[in-house]
Amino acid sequence: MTVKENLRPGGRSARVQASVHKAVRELMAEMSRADVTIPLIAGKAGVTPSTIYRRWGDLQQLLADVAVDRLRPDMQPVDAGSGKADLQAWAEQYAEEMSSGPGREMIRDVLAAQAGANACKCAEFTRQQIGVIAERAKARGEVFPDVERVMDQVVAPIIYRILFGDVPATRRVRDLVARVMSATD
Amino acid sequence: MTVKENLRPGGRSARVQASVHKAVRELMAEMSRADVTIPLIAGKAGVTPSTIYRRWGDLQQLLADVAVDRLRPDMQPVDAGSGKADLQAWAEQYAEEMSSGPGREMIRDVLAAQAGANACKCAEFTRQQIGVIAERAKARGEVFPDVERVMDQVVAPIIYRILFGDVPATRRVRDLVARVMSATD
DNA sequence: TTATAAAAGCAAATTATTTGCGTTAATAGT
DNA sequence: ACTATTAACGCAAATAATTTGCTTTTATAA
Repeated sequence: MTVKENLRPGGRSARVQASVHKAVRELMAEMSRADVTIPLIAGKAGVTPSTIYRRWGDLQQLLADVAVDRLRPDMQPVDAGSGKADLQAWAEQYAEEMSSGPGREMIRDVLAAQAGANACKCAEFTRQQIGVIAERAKARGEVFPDVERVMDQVVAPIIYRILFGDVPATRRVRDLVARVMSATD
Repeated sequence: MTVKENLRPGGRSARVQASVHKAVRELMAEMSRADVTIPLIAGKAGVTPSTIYRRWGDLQQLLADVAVDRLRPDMQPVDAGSGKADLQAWAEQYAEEMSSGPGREMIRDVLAAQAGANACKCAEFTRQQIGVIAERAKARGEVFPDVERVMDQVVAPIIYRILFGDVPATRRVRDLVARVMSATD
C-alpha cells in the first residue's frame, strides 16, 4: 500500500511508476479530472489496474503522488539583486503558478489524499526556496525576516485565498511582501 | 445533480437531506472515513443509493455538503472586553477546533470537492465572525485592523499550518494576533 | 548460478455506480 | 377543494470499479 521512496533507477518498479505517472499527466491534460479513472490510467500506462490499486491504494493517493512530483521546484529562485526583490519576484511567480487551473488542481490533489506526508513535502519545498532567498540576503549583509514569518505572512495568505475563493491579484502579493519586509521586530 | 439551496422546511427533499446528513455524521463518528460509502450511508438513512448519487453526484460532494453545515458558526464571538482580547479568544478557539481530528477532516472534505462554492462559504463564515469583532471594536471607539488583513495575517497562517503539516500552537496563534493588532499602517 | 522476495499479471468475486422506468408527493392553477 | 404538473424518489437491471487469491516475472543477494 505504501509507495517505495527509493527505487533503483532501472528497476521494474521504477518503470511502472514512470509510465503510470506519465499516463496520469497526459490524461489530466486531455480530459476532465472527474473522468480520469484507475482502469483508464492502467490501460494507458500498460499495466493492470490491480497493480495501481496495490501500490497506491486509490485514485486520490495516486493523484497526490503525481501532484507532489509536479510541485517540486525545478530551479532556484532568481537573483533579482536584493532580498526584497528576490522575494517579490518569487512570490509573484508562485502565486501565478498556484492559482492557475493545473496549480489549483495539484494543491487540491495533495490535500485531498489522506496521507498528510505529501502536503508536508510541498510546504517543505516552499520553505527551502525561501530559505535560499534568505541565505542569499544574509550573505549580502541584508536583514531578512525569519523563514517562518515569510511562510505565515506571504505564503499562507496566497494559498489560503487560492483555496478558499479568490485568485490573489499581483497587487495583493506585492503588498504582502512589502509588509513582511518592513516589519522591524 | 445540484443540491437545492432553499428547501421547504417540511418537504420530502428536506427530510431526505436531513436523514442523509445525520447518517453521514453518525457514520463518520463511528468509523474511519475510508470505510464510509454511499450504499452504507443510504442504508443508514433509509434511502436508496441512487437518490444520493442523483442529488449529490458522489461521496466527496456529499461529505463537503455535510462539512460546510458543520463548519457554520453556531454563535457570535464572545465579548472579551476589547478588540484584541476578542480576536485572541476567537482565534484560539478557531485554531483548536480546526486542528482537531474532525476539524481537519471537515476542511479537507470541503476542499476536496470540486465545487469551489463550499470553500468560499467557509471563508465567508470566518469573515463574518471577524466582522462582528471588528464592528464591536469600532463601536467602542477602538482602532481595529481591516477584516481582510486579519484574514491574511491570522486566519490564513492558522489554516495553512493545519493543512500543510503542523498543529499551530497556542503561543503561535497569540503571536499572530499580537502582530496584526500592533501594525499601525 | 541459483535462491529469495517483492512486485506484477490474470481472472474471478465483490462492491459501487449509472440508468431507465414506474411511483409518490409537493406545488400551482382552476 | 380538486386536479394537472413536475421534481424527487424507489426499484432493479446493467455497467464499471475495486478487491483478492493465485501464478508468474524480475531484480537482488548469496
